[in-house]
Amino acid sequence: MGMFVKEVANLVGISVRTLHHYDDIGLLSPDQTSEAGYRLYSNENLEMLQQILFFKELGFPLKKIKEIITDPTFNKREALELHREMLLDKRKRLDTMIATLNKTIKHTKGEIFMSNKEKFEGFNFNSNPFEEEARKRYGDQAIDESNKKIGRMSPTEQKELGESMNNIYRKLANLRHESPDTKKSQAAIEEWYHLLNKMGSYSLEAFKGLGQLYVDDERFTKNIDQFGEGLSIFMSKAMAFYADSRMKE
Amino acid sequence: MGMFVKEVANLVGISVRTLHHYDDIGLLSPDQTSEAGYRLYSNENLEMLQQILFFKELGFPLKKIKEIITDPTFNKREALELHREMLLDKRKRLDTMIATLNKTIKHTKGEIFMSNKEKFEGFNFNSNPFEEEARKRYGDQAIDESNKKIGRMSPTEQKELGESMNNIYRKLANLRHESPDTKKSQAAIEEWYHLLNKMGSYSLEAFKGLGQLYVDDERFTKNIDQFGEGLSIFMSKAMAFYADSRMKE
DNA sequence: TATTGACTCTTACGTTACGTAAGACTTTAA
DNA sequence: TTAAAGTCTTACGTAACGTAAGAGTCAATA
Repeated sequence: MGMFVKEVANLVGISVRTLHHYDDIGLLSPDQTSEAGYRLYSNENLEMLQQILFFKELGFPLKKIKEIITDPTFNKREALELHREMLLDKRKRLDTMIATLNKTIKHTKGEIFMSNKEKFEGFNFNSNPFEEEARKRYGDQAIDESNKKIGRMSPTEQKELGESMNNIYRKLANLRHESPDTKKSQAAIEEWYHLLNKMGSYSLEAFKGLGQLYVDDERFTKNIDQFGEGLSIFMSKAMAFYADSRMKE
Repeated sequence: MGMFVKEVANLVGISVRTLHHYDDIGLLSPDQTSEAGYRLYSNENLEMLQQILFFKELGFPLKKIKEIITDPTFNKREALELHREMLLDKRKRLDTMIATLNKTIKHTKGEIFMSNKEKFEGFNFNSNPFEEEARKRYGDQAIDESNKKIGRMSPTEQKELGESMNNIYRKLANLRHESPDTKKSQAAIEEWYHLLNKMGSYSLEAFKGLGQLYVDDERFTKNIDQFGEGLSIFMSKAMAFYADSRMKE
């Protein structure tokens, strides 16, 4: 009982060397070995391998995978549910890419116009595929995620949008002594949300995290409070309220 | 006019280093450089970059990408069409993986049984993602594709199916003096087709290619003709007829 | 029973596609 | 004019294997 390396390799479509490698780094070592020292993979080994391959498909580095699956709190079922979410996300990105491709084909035919930004929709998934969803459950906090997004805006984009941003900042500054959950405040913060989504895609969660950053990270605090003292705190609250109320829908 | 490295990097979601690298290996060198030697990317450069990223998404190594796009016969539009096909294929695989995942979740709950083979459906895309579709247009012929599939059957699988295979071989050997397109012959060859699809997925095209191999490659010819002289030729014809008639449907 | 062919093992260097860091120059905003 | 941010080249580091060599195992065959 137990399968030899090549059988496993054939079954799952990977190389023998890969299995050796996984053994070498302690990611997946077979339960048993034969008399002659041949690796014998059990059914449990195979199921673990399946999990590993799911993680890999989603872009996790092997080191991280090892950390995750050897963590005593690792829950197999939970991981599978996460895999599903992430795979669905990946499919969305793929669909976006296909849409981009179709547009591009039309574009080469001269039928439509395409902005440079549009040409790369679907690729531009926020940096690492895994870093995105993974933080939610494994490691770190989701906060510096939004931090990064800000850092990735290009100078030209920043210029293009700088004006609009200033306008909204001023509008919010004028409201900052009201409560953050009035209709006016929420309408203004919604503008802010839409503006941000023009340059990167912000989930409501990320939006809320960003708001948190406004009070946690003084680089933001300083910047924002130039438009009026206490604006950062006000925005942070308004953003949280906006995100929470919309997430209930 | 022209974008700096970081602008491009931000736009498409890759690193500056990556762009440097592509320049180093001659995959994508900017049209212009500034006085100070800064790289300046034109719109055409961006479009080429888009193509490169499509190829990359599909698993092509950079070296191969370079070959392809510097080939004088390279046709941009044709490439885009190919990209679309391949992306659709990729989505299919992803869907298969998601289905596998759903099954696995049920399996962990004990609701259903799952064979080892089922556990890896979607991963087991036939070896290289790119080698598959790519051969159709770029390089080589599709023939040795089926060759590989045969080579990848594991010993145990071969044993399991060896008996059934022999039965079909014998059945076909008895028919080999009839015409390959009679109902009997076609029914037998259909059994053969279904049997093969138990162990790997054969498109009708690949099936036909395999049949061709039976007469082209003497390793096959010898083996098959053990069951009766001329069987390989007979099977080859029958397989071609079967594939052609079913492809018209 | 000897041999052959297909697997297996370990060891180890090679490769791809960048990451990361260092040191120096440029450009822009303050 | 000085700081901050961006850019350059050079170069070593890294992840995830690929590939090759030399040697032992195992089953089937001559």
